[in-house]
Amino acid sequence: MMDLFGGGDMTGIHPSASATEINNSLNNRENSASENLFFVENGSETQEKSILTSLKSISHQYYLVENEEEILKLREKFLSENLISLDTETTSTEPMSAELVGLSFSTTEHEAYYVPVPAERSDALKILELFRPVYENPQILKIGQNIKYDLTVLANYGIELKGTLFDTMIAHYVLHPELRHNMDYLAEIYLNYQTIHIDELIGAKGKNQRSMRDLAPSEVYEYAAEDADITLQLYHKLLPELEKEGLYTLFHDIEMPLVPVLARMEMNGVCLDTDSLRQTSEEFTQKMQEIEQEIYELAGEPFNISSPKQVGDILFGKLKIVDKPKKTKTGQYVTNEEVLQNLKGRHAIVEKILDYRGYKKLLGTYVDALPLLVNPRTGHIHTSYNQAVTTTGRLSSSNPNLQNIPIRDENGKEVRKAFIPDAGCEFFSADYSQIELRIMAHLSQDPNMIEAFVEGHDIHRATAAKVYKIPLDEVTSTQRRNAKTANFGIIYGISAFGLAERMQVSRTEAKELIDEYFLTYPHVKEYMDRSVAQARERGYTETVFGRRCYLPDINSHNATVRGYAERNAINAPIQGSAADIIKVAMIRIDQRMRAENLHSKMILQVHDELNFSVVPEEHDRLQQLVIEEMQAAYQMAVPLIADCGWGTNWLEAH
DNA sequence: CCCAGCACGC
DNA sequence: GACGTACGTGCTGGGT
Repeated sequence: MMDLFGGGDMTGIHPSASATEINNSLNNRENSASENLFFVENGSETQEKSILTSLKSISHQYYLVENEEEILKLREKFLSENLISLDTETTSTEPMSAELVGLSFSTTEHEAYYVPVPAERSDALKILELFRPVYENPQILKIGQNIKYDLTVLANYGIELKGTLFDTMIAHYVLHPELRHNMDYLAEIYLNYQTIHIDELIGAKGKNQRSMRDLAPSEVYEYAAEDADITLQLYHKLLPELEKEGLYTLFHDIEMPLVPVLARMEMNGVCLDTDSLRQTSEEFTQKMQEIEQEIYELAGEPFNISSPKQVGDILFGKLKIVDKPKKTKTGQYVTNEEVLQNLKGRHAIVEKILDYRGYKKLLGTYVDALPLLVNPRTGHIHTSYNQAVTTTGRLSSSNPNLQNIPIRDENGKEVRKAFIPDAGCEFFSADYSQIELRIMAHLSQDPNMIEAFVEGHDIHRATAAKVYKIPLDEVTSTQRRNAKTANFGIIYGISAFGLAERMQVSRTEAKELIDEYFLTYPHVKEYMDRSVAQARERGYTETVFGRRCYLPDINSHNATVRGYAERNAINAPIQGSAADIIKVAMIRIDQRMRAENLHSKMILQVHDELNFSVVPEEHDRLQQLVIEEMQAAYQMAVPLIADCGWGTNWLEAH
């Protein structure tokens, strides 16, 4: 039909890549096969499957669409469809600083369109305005590969992507969380197709890599159109597979609705008190330099304290502060926190090295690094939440990682203090209380563990009372600490040795405690055995919402490898169910905040915790809403409790 | 450019 | 005798 578009086609131009796709490979485990052949596991053997097809060998109609008349015709065509695959070409892998270079679309397999977007923003907005009816039509299903990226870029041009979303990256993640999910890989395994590689267009990553903007549309359109086409083709493969595997509900009801929620959190970002961090930086740098000199003095020579190898050589080679130093598998001395803590009394240098490392870590990872990441346009820090990385269903956060901001260490608290609400707002933090143990109680249906939660007892104290057979109010702090360690160990599938190590008690004592633990919570033991047995039969575990975690090593003949898989079989359903539950809560909180027209913002998720920048007038309503939705997200045999706090910064509120 | 060692969070 | 509690991200050094 679309001959009038100039049949822009097969000029043998070399391909390019989209920022979206770079983003995907960053977000996922590293990249695969660019060979001509690929291999599939078949039992223990690998065998050749086939030669990959590519753009050159497959018939296709890809169009470069540049004038308004053609765009309007294209728009009418799209508006008559009930689904569309879309992609954006941009100048950056960071959606919050990316500028649009082009838009691609596909509604029919092997047919796709690329529309260049001018560099001048006002001109770009005119092009986008033409497509607004398509993007914002809620009746048209929007298909994309890592669609949160496109959603965010478009939002920064005033376009709201509406309608049901289908993200092929996340679809594959739900099907096979343990595999990679970048488009090149998916094209190979599902379509037997070799996509155009980005390096062929903009060059290998490094100093001379070009921007998508540096290329003429005629050089870009085939690459860009192919992305939209392949994404559409993947949709047609992945949708039936989700249905067949019984994973469509998890995908459709949880993962897809979460996408725009995460996008909004990322776009709002978090405000950072850079002035206080500048001060902290000066203090810490000063202290670190003093310690550095003292270390050289004690060592009798200068060396690089940031090098574990050199630290080991000084401590164990030169100063010989211990007889038989532990070594790593590479033959280097172990100098980690645990080892050094136990050697504190041997030599004054040890504590100083620990202090030096503390300052160095804080400065390098947080105090000096975070201010550089404040977006000059928004004045906020914008993390990326990754929805297709972990094997359990948790989110991860990167660029920067805001899920590992210090909280315990006294100096580290200065970093957390620097996370502040938006101007005029308050910081609100709500977190699930013992969600993983509650899930353990629910999944195991252990009457004693359920009782402890139903009665509202401190679970570690209650565990200690039962294990040590004493009244609740006679539990000592050591007993409670041991019970806490045991509770944690149970979730992770710990061994007697591991537990002994953690609690600093003999192996026999640890064994006794574990035995007593399982007598206290008999169903917990049964549940753990059942989890492992089920993983062995089916090859995977399941969360409360049916999320799978495949454990092929569960039948390994290697005891170590098998043990690892067995611990995973115990942990994955628990950690994964907690991840499912907070996702549900986030979706409902976001939905209600919008429905009730609140202006506060959800800004951070840290696995069992949600943080908000709250306008003062909404203080009470927001707290009520958040706690209510968190606690109601999933009904269990025990109450689901969320605690919360307020403050002028993250540290205070938590 | 990649890996090892280390350290921060839950 | 080795192994030794889950899941992540990021920094630095040191070898290639």
